Amino acid sequence: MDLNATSYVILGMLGMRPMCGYEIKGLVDTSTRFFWAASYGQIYPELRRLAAAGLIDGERDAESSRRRTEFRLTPAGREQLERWLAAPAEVQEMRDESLLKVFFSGAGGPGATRSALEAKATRHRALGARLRSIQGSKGERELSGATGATLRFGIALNDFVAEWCEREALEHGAPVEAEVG
Amino acid sequence: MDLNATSYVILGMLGMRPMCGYEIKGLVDTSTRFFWAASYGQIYPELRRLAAAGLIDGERDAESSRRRTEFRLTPAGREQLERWLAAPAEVQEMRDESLLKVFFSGAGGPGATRSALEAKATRHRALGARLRSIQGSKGERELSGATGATLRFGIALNDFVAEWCEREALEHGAPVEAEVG
DNA sequence: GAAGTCATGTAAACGGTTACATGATTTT
DNA sequence: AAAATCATGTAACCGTTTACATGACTTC
Repeated sequence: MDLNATSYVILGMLGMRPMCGYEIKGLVDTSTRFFWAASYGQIYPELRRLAAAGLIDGERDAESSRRRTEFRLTPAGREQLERWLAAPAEVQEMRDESLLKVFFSGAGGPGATRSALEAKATRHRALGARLRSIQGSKGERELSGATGATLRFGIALNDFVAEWCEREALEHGAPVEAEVG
Repeated sequence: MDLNATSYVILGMLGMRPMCGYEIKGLVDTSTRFFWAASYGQIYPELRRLAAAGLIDGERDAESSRRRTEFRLTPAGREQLERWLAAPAEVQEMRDESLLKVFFSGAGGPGATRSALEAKATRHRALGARLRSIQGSKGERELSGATGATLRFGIALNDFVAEWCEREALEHGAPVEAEVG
């Protein structure tokens, strides 16, 4: 069975603690989702595949009043996860429409480049704020170690990009009124 | 006809100057490809769609000794491009496997987090070098204006990420020998 | 004349999102 | 009683990549 990076998101989450699919989705949405998203349409089928391959093991949670299947890593699954961690990363992709607009802004009217840079700065300010709010909602334990470092990275990165765009915007003429106000 | 961001990559490139599909691909590969890639499998069919919609106009290049179709923006196409530029960006996605490994590195042995951070730093150093070499290969005209700013942005961003990872790595214990090399 | 580049194109596969469906439980 | 949340799942669709096919022209 061949695993892709999304499979490892699931293995990685289950490496932290046993969880059901719904919990995985929730955790992804407040953590990896900013650099590796995952939808239900991927998670549930993938949980089955991983279970069929013996990398995870799911059982009906008797504790819960709800019908839920809690999955946990098998030793084989943990081994796979560790091997993936040690191997070099392959995928590195971006789809950044706001940067695309900066790139092509020469085709716009005067001030288009500046407007595009300011718009991009605004986006990253907002994303930074969102990450800070996530940071505020997490406990001390979650903010320590590697996962906490990743969150701090996201915040630092968005701050950097916002500042870069703001600085650069200053060197690209006055914005057109309609695009500013 | 509904256009997606990739359609605008093509419109945007043709907004700079008339080109054939092969040239668009070449330009993409040394510019937007780092934040918006495009393959032949998209470009050629999309050129037909855009031509059918009257946004671009292609004609057999008689100048060239080769069989090539040079496309140019129509007034309608330029208008579409300008409207897209003025509208807020929508897509902002990332698939960063190296950061995923940092995030899950707690599941690895001691030093795994540091190794993951160092590996990520190395990647971004390499990417920065590649962008600098692209910068060196471009003419002065291409490096001025918005497209040049985008390239400088890429370089600054990769430098920032590499430095952040290197700094952070120092705070995550000694790396395991086998993982360092 | 071989290798490399220019140039156009397509089919199959893949990864992923969206939207929908269902229903139980919990909170207001 | 209504609304929100928990929980699982699937089918259709979409954008994109990969791999392949073809052939002319150019450079070594």
